[in-house]
Amino acid sequence: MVPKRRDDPMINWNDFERAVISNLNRDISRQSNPDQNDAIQSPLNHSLFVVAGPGSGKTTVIALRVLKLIFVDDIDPSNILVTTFTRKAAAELRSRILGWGDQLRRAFIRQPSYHHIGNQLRRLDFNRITTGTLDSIAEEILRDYRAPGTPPPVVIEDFVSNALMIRVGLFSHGRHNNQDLRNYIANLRGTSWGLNISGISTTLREIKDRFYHDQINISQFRDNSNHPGIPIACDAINDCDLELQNKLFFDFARLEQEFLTRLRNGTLDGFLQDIRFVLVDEYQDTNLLQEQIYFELTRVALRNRGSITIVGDDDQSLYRFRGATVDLFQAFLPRINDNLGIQPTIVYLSRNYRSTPIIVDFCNGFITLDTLYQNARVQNKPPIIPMRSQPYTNYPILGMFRDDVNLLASDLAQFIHGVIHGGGIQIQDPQDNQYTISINPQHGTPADIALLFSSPREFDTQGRPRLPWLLRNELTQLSHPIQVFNPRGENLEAISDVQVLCGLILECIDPNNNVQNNTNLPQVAIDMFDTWRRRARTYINGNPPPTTPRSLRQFVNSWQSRTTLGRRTWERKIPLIDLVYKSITWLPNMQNDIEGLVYLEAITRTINQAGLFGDFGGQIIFDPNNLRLGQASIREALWNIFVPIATGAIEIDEDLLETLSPDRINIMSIHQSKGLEFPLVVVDVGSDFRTNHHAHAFKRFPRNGGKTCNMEDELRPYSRLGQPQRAALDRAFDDLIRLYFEAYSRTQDVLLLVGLNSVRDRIPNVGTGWGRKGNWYWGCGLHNLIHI
DNA sequence: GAACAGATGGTTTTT
DNA sequence: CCATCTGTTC
Repeated sequence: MVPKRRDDPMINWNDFERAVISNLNRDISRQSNPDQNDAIQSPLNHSLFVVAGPGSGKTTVIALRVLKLIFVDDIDPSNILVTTFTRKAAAELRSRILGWGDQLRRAFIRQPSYHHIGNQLRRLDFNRITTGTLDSIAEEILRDYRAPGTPPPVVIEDFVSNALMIRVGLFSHGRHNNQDLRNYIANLRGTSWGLNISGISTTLREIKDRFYHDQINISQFRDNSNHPGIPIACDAINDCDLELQNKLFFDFARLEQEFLTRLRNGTLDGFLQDIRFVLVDEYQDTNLLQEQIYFELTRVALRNRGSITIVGDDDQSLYRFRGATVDLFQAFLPRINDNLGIQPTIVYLSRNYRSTPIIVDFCNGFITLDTLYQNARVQNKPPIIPMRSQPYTNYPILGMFRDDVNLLASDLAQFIHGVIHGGGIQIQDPQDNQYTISINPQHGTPADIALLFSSPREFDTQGRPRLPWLLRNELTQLSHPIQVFNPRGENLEAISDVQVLCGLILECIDPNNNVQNNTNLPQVAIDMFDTWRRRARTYINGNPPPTTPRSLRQFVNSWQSRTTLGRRTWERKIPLIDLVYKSITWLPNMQNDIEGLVYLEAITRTINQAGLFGDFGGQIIFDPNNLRLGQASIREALWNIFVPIATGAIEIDEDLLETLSPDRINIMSIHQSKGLEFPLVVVDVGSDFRTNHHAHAFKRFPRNGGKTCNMEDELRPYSRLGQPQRAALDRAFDDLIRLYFEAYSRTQDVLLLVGLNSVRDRIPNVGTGWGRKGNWYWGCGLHNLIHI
């Protein structure tokens, strides 16, 4: 056996390429796929700037470049760091790297020419590749590399940081009543309608996040302020931040800031010495803070003789509201050259392996419709080229428009039913070509269908049902019911089991609403509490099993009177979490049903998080000599746990739900569909737009930049980024074009646009081919679609 | 085409 | 609660 020299290839590139083609079924050969081949094969110390259109296989490129570094360049997996934007994409990327890595390893072990490195191959540990979202990686690194004796960082949920802003930033200095602050916040939001304390807090936290994301010079902003509300806003934010610092709490923005600070001050060198390759997916949604983090990581990678690879598509930048600055992607080459003195190679991936030629045409057409959008794009960007290799039918683009949303829901349900169970839907185009749309009889499932909405909420703010709810309703009433999967559509507080459980707990800890009635709670929360309690009392009256050794009624009575059923006296302190776990004895769904467990997890998580910042740590006190103490502990539980649940501030962990529903139709926001693809995609382009009303113009044909752009214009002068190049209104239009482009390009085979007839005939909507100047390229009646 | 009465619908997206 | 849209009337 010949000892291997460092930097010798472990696996020959040609063998690697051949193994990928034959074992992974991905043709990355130079002649059939030159762009991907370039990006994957490029030498290890070459940095890459990959501009990748939809469906061009960017995840494939990242995964295979990582594996090429390991197999061909003999790089240790622990030297590689890969990030993407969403948790879902991160999980997918990781599993693909691990899966493919293992397949390739086995292929090479079988080859006689590599027998001599068999043990080396077997020892490869792909798990040591660092993958995740930037936030999850930051959290992990800050936990693992903290100074001795310091506690790990506590990452708080949204509702906790909101509660802290309200308490520390607003109430404690009476700022919630300050008229200057209110005016300033109302100006930013563009309306003073419905501006309550919680709304002020939400906007303040958005400003706070922007301080971090855009790396704002806060004192300059404060000193130059041209509005008396600005210093007050800055003080509220500062107080809130100090509180977070004192308690070692981190929200996402502070987590990233802390990570950057420590990358720079040398306290993470233990982690950095291993970093040699940085790969970033979805770079178009990066903000300045994240860019600085990536540049710091790259600085180290270059020192370790490695490189950076970034992948993205400016046409798919959707997160301006979260600080994403697409200019950072578009100006990546000059920016990284200024910062680190390197010149990455630019690679365009424009071959689309996902969609039919008609879909690709449609997307190309859509993204080039609006002339004023073209100078917001990466210059000289090639159009997407259809290259789908699996067999397909070239279906026309469909439209379904109806007079009202109820009819739309029922006709859409009929359509879906026909596609799944009814033997297919017949379509005819103007050339009299016949098509049948039907689910793949061998391995098709309802999960092949996705319904994309700007919001998946099932009810509007007035509680009226929206298309997602109406459709769910219609689909489950069919002769052959079809299940939908819409974890973000329904709020936790409205779910039946949650209502009963919360009601039981309220009845136990606070019988006869004693504390509730003597506490100044928001009316919406009180109404919800009363609903829950009613549900719980009905449930108790039903005398659910088990009835031995004690019934639910006996259990609740014992809590209400704070007397034990045995001889012992009532405990002085009982963690609320114990009460929850005892209560679910009578709620079988919360023990066995996976969905029930997900809801239970959301409730216990809320209790745990609330315990972080209250005085009673999530415990209910009973002190016969000091009844006020007990009342205070109940009041705290009402405020910190049940108000957030009742007002919809708690999110369920949908990752947990995902695994259980492979056979349901997906209802999701366009944002959630990022990076995914489906054979049949239904995009809602206007089930909410009956009139040309100003209140929802921002969702279809904006009249001003809106809150996000106001905030950008307000703060960017105090950032190194400077004032945005494009006007606020143009940015709002750009973003809508990107949103619908993203939605349409998820499609593999069939795309159906749905909405109200008003949208087909007159309501301006970027999604239905209106230019920002008011010209309607697609034209009244949307005759570019086949209407069904 | 002005003037008015009555209707309309409320910012969405998430690590 | 109220700015803006829509339809009706002169």
